[in-house]
Amino acid sequence: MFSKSCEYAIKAMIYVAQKSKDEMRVSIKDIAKGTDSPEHFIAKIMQELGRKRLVLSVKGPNGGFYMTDKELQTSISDIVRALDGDGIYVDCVLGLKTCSEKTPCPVHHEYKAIKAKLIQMLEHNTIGNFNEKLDSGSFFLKNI
Amino acid sequence: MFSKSCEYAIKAMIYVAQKSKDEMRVSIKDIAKGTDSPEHFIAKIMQELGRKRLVLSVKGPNGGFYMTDKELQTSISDIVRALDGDGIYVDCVLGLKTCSEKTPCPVHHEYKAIKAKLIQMLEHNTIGNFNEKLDSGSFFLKNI
DNA sequence: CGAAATAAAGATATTAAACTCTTTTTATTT
DNA sequence: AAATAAAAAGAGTTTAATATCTTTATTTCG
Repeated sequence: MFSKSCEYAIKAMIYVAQKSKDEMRVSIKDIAKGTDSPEHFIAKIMQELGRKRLVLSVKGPNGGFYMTDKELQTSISDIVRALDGDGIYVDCVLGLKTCSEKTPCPVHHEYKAIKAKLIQMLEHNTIGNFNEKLDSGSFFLKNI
Repeated sequence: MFSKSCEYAIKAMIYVAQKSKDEMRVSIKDIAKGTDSPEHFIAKIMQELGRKRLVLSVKGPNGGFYMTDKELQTSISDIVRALDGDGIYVDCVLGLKTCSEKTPCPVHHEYKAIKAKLIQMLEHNTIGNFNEKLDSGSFFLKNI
């Protein structure tokens, strides 16, 4: 469904949200270990997320990545769009270039309903929500 | 969602179904042109579909690919499994290795319902159905 | 200010997917 | 039987995604 970069990004965003409470910052090394991602690769991804303001960062000693309430409102959908573009939002599920409402592919209408639910899910689940869910203990990210 | 190979395969299967009526066979060249796919690449894919008996073929002059009623019952799901494996059926949508019913990721339960509908869609849509739908004129594959 | 810690940026390497080319096998037709 | 048409098989190339390495810029702290 999503690219590896995007999956890493989602995990990293959740991780930073969990760890950056109380103004703490999280280093690349920490993120890489905590999410079991390749360090230099996740560094690139965090850079991109930073550029797009989905996460904040400061350089230098005691620096790292962190979030404020604003960044905690980032949805999974925002992360997906930032890393993978809007393919899953606009492309035909069978890959037909000409598929549209007017010239639908054979599964267009049926998939439309499913896609709508998928998008809804990606949009209303925010990093902040996850924080709460994870704190409650009914959801897990262990050995991410 | 699906690999390029898989998308080509779905298109090709639909194309063969449409063209192989009345015991006619369809050549690789014909499939490639008809589905706007790279000829040598689709050849490989058809080979694989043939090996897995999702389509039939005969070599030699006047040979090509074709389907009987049995192959027309192939579902999109069958094609996806044949080409892309069962990733979309079993993998966590966020890519978490440890996500399961007992240790769900934060969107596990929510995605479960969506995934079920997706799988249902892929399973009940068969190549044969498409044939009928396309004949009826309410669905399209033009400029595939 | 100088040293150290950290992210940012840039460049390179590896791998897997996508795609192409060549040869072989099989069947058909004449 | 020979010629031909087609798929099957094998080998190779290209491209994009993934991953790593190196250098630079920024910030903090002694």
